[in-house]
Amino acid sequence: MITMIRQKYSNEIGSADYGTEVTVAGWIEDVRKLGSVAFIILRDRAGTLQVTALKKEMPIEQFKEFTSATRESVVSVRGIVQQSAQARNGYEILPKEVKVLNLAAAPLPLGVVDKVEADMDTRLDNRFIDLRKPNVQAIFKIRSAVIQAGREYFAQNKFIEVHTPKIISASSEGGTALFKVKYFENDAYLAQSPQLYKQMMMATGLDRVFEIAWYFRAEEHNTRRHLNESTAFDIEMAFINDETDVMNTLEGLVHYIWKYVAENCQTELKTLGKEVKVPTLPFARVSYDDALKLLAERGRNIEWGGDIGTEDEKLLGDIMKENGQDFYFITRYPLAAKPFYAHPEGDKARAFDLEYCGMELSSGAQRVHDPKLLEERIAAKGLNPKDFEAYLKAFKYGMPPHGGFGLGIERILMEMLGQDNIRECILFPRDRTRISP
RNA sequence: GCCCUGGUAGUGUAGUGGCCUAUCAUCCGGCCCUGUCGAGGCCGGGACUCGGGUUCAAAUCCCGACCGGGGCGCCA
Repeated sequence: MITMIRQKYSNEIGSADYGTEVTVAGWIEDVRKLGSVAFIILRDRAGTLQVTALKKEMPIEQFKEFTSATRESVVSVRGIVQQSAQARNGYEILPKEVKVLNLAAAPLPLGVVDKVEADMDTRLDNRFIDLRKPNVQAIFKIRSAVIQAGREYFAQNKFIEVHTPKIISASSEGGTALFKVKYFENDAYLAQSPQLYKQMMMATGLDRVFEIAWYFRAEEHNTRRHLNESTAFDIEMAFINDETDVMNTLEGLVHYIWKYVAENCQTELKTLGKEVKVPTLPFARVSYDDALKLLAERGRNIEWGGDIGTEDEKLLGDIMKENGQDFYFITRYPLAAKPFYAHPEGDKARAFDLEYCGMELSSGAQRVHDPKLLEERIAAKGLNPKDFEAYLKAFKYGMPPHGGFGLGIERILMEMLGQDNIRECILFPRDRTRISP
């Protein structure tokens, strides 16, 4: 029985295979017919290869079926690998048997190798075809590597991977708008973050946890850097002195990820035409107060306590870049600007954001671990401590000092790979108007 | 939530009152071709988002709907 299942990807065939028989499979990217010879470009996830079909060397019916198959049809080819100076890979396949496994309809709603660009909307409507493009695939191969790197880093640093509920009962932390869902006879919400749960984990003795978390946020933003469904490395760690322990963990993670991608994703980076510069540690630390001073020097005066808006955030990014700092922390924000769980330090919070060239990648803090203070902070934010009973309970029977952060995965990819739209970095983006596919 | 902006073949575009029987490319179909690789040659195909209105005349101007793109706020 001769297999028609792929034995090798296009990049796994080399000089050792010359003269031998191999079965390859994939999508027909292009057919170049020259009468009694035809060159079929077959694409698999590793790249492309050329099948050279000679009319006189094949049953005529098979030759016809093969060379008239529509672009993007799925075929498998059993044939002899032959060295060829003319073929791009240095070899070509001379088919002995060809199976058209699935004929693609024509015309395609989106060309894979067409010489015209397609709008993002068209691409997303046909994402499964869009993802056949090597440069689009490269982003998701790198995404996989980023997550792999994160898991390795967390394992090395004694973090335990957890999964917290995504259906929650009530407004968790305030701030962002939540998606409401029906939960039998009650209303429930999709979690905006694992915040309260990962903190509760600190009372379990598991000490250090991380989650590859989903964030669901019902904000009606319409920008190139926001999604209504996004992912993040979300961590919490106990027995810390203050937020600098968390920052050290975060910059270590970022460094590890950048290094991992630089070392393991050369092929994909080349496909994208991008280079990843591994940052040096430690990252710069700029206090909120100093950030305001830096901005004031450039004529941007922000009242103390005020937000650093998008424009100013970018300007600060430029200033830091001039000093050779792509990555930097903004630390010690005004307390009022941070959520109730951020640990106070006078009128400031032991909280930080990690920025990359003016784009927020992460925010974190030391958390309040004293139940009395926590109740005060909840009340001070205009929230009702009664709504947080299950959460507060976890603080009353032995809660160590702790802190953590959330680091957006799409934001990482967007910045690392210089993508101008965050939708490039998630398979099926959810935004203000898109919920399908 | 506020603001700006767009909708022309499968895809991407040109066209901003009459010269539009709508441009170009790509794409699709047919035929020719034994070394293509942005293949080439010949022939053919396909579109003005929808509904009102203004006008002698609307792809073009106005109103509405629907569907997009983006900025701000907020954040990851």
